[in-house]
Amino acid sequence: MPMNKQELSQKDFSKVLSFSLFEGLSHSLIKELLSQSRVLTLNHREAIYQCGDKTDSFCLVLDGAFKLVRPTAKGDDVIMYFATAGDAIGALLMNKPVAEYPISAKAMGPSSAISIPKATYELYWSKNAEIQKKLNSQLYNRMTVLQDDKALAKAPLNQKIATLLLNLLDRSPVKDELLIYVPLTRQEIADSLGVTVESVIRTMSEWSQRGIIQTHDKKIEIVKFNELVNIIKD
Amino acid sequence: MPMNKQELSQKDFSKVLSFSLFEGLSHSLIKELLSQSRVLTLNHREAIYQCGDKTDSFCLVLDGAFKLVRPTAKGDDVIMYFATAGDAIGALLMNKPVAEYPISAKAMGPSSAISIPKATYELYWSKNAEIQKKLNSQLYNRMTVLQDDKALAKAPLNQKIATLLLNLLDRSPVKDELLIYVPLTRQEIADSLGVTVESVIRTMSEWSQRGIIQTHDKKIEIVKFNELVNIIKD
DNA sequence: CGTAGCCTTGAAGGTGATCAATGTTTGTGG
DNA sequence: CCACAAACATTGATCACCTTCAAGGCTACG
Repeated sequence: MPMNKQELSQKDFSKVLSFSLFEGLSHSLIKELLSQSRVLTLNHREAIYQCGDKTDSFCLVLDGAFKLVRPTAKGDDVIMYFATAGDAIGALLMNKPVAEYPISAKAMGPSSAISIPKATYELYWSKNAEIQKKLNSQLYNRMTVLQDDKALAKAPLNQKIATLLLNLLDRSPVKDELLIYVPLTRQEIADSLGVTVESVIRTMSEWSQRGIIQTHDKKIEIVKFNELVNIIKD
Repeated sequence: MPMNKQELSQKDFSKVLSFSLFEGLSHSLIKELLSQSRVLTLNHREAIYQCGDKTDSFCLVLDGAFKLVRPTAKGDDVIMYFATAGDAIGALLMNKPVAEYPISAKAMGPSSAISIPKATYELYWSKNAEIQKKLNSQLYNRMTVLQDDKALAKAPLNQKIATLLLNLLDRSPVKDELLIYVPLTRQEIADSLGVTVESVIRTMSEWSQRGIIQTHDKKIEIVKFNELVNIIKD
């Protein structure tokens, strides 16, 4: 695993300050929460955690994106969540005395994350109600995503895809562009929705032809926002 | 809404002590956490919370079961979770300054729950890292259920149903019987899996004929446990 | 230049949805 | 206690949507 480990730079730290996870917390507390942590830099498709890894650390996404993936019995992958800047990966597992990662976390394009040892969690995160509450909120949001997903179970494929794209667009850091900044393959969209690549391609090809979306270098641009909204509304 | 409100009895309190949410906490702390709370007794199909209700309280399930339901645009319901004894309902919403319930919680058979005012949450739950961690664990478990669900997206219907039944069986308080103690209609199974009633019935009727399951008074008994396991394994 | 990863297209087939009708059980009020 | 309604279960026929399988093309990169 050729990922690069670095101390936390000043620049990294100022980025961290903007995370909603640390909103309203004092700088000194944040420094404690990040003690002994390291910045990991990963290339496309490299994994921070593999399914089955011991949970002796957790991560905060600093830059780029990671897909949280669970392999199924049949060999195909299911993507549980796209983690982007500010998202915690595996933080909840720290409460368990000993455990293994139930998912793999793989970089989508060049990405970086802060790795925080379990010892730091036990020392500073575990005892602090404020940060536990923040973790709660983040978890709640992620749960909402899963629930929204479930609510779409009976919806036709085009509605599922449209919803996914608009949700990801919503989480983009750049608000004035209709560009999904996470590099997404059709396969990943399929794995996230629990459908086949071919079906995704058939739907999205049609959208491309109708000028609703455009793909450049794995980044999807929503050209006709309203068309997608209409598809969702049915 | 004819639900009955009562003070917390001694018997209720001792039941609460067995909840994993309060495991290892002192009696005095638990009393604080439950201050100003009331026991609600509900009949079949009565709701503790309706979608859109103000979040000025949350609940702990004391007895029976509740389905957490979200209505979809098309009019059909989606069941997000079956909450049983010890499960918190809406606890995470207490962190938000002001919000509305995104789901309805409806009793499945005669059930009871402890209603805890938001003020109590803010006074005793919010500041306490220990109970926040417990909430985290519970939330993590519920998230795991949703993820397991998602992993089954591509599985055939019979595997989905079998998995649901075995999961519910697993949560039964009585361990030596193969009886699902939550009264379940076929419609509810369908709503939980995001499929149609007819499909559920066709599958389960076949199982009944083959003697794999039996239904008495809305309670499902797993007669041939191994058969269901085989179906899941495919 | 060859491989790896991703995208595309077509044809065939199956699973579960839809629609419609009917039976069964439970509960309620006169 | 009966009549009626409401909730739940069942069955059949038809059909759409998505999967599956198979083949081939494109682009990046060592």
